[in-house]
Amino acid sequence: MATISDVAREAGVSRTTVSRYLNGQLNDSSDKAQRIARAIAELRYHPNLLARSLRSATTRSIAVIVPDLSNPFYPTLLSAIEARLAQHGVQVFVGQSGDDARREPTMLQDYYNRRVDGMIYVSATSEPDPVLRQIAKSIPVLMLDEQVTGFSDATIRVDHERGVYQATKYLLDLGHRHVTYLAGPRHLTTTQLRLRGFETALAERSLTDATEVIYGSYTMEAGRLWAQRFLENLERGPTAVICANDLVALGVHRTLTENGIVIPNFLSIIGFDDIFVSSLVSPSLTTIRQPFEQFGQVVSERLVEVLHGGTLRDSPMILAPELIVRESTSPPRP
Amino acid sequence: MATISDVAREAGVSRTTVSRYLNGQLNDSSDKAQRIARAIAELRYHPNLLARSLRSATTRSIAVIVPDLSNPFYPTLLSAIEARLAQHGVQVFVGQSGDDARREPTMLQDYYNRRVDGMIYVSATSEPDPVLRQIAKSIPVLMLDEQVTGFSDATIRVDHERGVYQATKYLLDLGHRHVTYLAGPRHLTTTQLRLRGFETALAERSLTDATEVIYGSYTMEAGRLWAQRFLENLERGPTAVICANDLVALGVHRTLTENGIVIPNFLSIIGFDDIFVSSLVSPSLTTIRQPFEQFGQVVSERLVEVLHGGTLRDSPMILAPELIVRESTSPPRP
DNA sequence: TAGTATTTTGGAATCGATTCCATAAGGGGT
DNA sequence: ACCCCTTATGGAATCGATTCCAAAATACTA
Repeated sequence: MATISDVAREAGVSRTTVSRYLNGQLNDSSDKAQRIARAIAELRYHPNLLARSLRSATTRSIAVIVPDLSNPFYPTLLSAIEARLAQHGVQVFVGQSGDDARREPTMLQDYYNRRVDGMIYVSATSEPDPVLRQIAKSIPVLMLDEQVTGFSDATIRVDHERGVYQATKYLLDLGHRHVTYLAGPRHLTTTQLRLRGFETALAERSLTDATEVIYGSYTMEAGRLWAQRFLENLERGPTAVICANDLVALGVHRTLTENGIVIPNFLSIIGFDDIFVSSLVSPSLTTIRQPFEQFGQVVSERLVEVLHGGTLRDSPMILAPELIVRESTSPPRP
Repeated sequence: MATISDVAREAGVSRTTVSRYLNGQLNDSSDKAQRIARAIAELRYHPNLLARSLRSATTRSIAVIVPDLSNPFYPTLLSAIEARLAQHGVQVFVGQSGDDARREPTMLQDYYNRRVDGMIYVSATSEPDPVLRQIAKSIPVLMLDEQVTGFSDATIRVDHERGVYQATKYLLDLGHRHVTYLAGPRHLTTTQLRLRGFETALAERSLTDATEVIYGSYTMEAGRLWAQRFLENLERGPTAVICANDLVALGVHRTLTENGIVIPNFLSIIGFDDIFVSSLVSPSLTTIRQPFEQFGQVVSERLVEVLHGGTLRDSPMILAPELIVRESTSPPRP
């Protein structure tokens, strides 16, 4: 493997000059530049990025930490982020915490030890960890979606509250009076924000009685479980359900369909995220869309900005959700 | 940021000794080990992995290159790979080529310049590139799914031919005689292998007449396009279609459903991959499953084996596909 | 044309670890 | 008590680039 010294020798200049050439600090038309270019081509030289990074203290790499890539929400996000950052020559480590908050500090530390220039972090908890706190002092750590206490400034998220508010209002306008909210894990800020949207919409119409909130997880299984119970006591059940996310909604959707319950006539369902699947099931899912593309774009731009020497603005960024009305919602059964 | 020298000074030993301690070459119960441990904790020392890697010529990182993360097939694969490798302390770069074969050599080179210990590469082409050839000489490059000419030994893939053979046979056994095969891009080996399975099954029954093969891409759009044409001449069309992958099948599925065609009564559909969505659409999709988990496991294990000093065995690995019969297939319309 | 300012250039130091090699210390055997 | 063998330890070299700084070359000004 040719090194910069080999190139320097071959071109009859010093390492320093070659380094300058590589970093565009050398007049390209100069005689030396020509010789260096020829030497590089001849020796098939490619710089060792480890060496470069060690000295220059910048790696042009970042880490993306998500709970679980098998939830389609995250690959969609990851795809948008990777595509954007690649345009800026930034490469991406990806890691899954397995939704286990205890593993996250170790992961953060490991990537930091590789000297990534920044991180994009979807936490499985809202509890801030000392490791995170420490790392965030020296590199930008953007948090997506879930807001970690004390880091709201670095958070980029959708307006969870508004999204659920809109969805709830939409159901109420259709005439629903008995609505269940299938929330995510109780301790997450996403859960709490979304819940607030639900409650606000109900409060506006003084309708807090015939509704209920059930905590669960962001999985299909959670939806299935609830649907099982719903089936046991059909007539007394709600006429609509708003789910923590699309996966939960799909769990409900599938279980009810398997049991011959007609959606939306008997039960209206609304999800959150608008993952790929949601438009494909039948009836297709009414849901609150998270603007993935915009996420990827905003996140990458803010990160690139910082990498180019800018500072992280100290304001949270809150994107607008959009209620996508499809086939899984209708006026309530009589 | 504390360095190894700081630890050495604090513990009153040399850098070398600290390094040995870090690499488990020091008696843990020794007096010095105790002092070093204390110094590390006190200074909150974490090794700079760039420096370590530069010297030791191993990074404990690999790159995964896929065409496109928005095709659910790849995140599923990536998830399995990342999870397994994380257990071995190996971290993962991920990159998308955007299905553009011209970008791949650059990507390969970029990751190589970071001195990844290996790569997992799903090529968008079967044409081998000189860059790939060069890199594969010094680090293991495992190819998944698509087989690059000259690299069959490093390929891990499902038995494409057998999968489609089984699916075709299944349709013929149901009584279908007019079957269309919606193939992927013509130049890919996956396409050709799968096609061979189709043709073998037909040939066995001397049924090559009333069937046809159409080349396209691995996208929903390709399925949609074909379905449009199918709709224009319903009665003359085939009674069953085997699709290049699930996305294509879903494109067909959706378009026909939107137009009131009943699946499977009027047209049977079979996909390939068994992505998450396929079990959720209605009617659910009969498909040829790729064993994702096994992929992740096998790939990671082979890679880890090499990283631990083993050599890449020189035999391709071919996994067994499984025909998952669901609701999108039935005997043909009369 | 001399003198100063600016740009080019390269030698040496540096980033932070591991590895090489020589030396010191400990352990057994006679 | 002596010698040999093994183990423990640290100083110096090394990985391959960038960056610092001083010297050389060039350009500019009066």
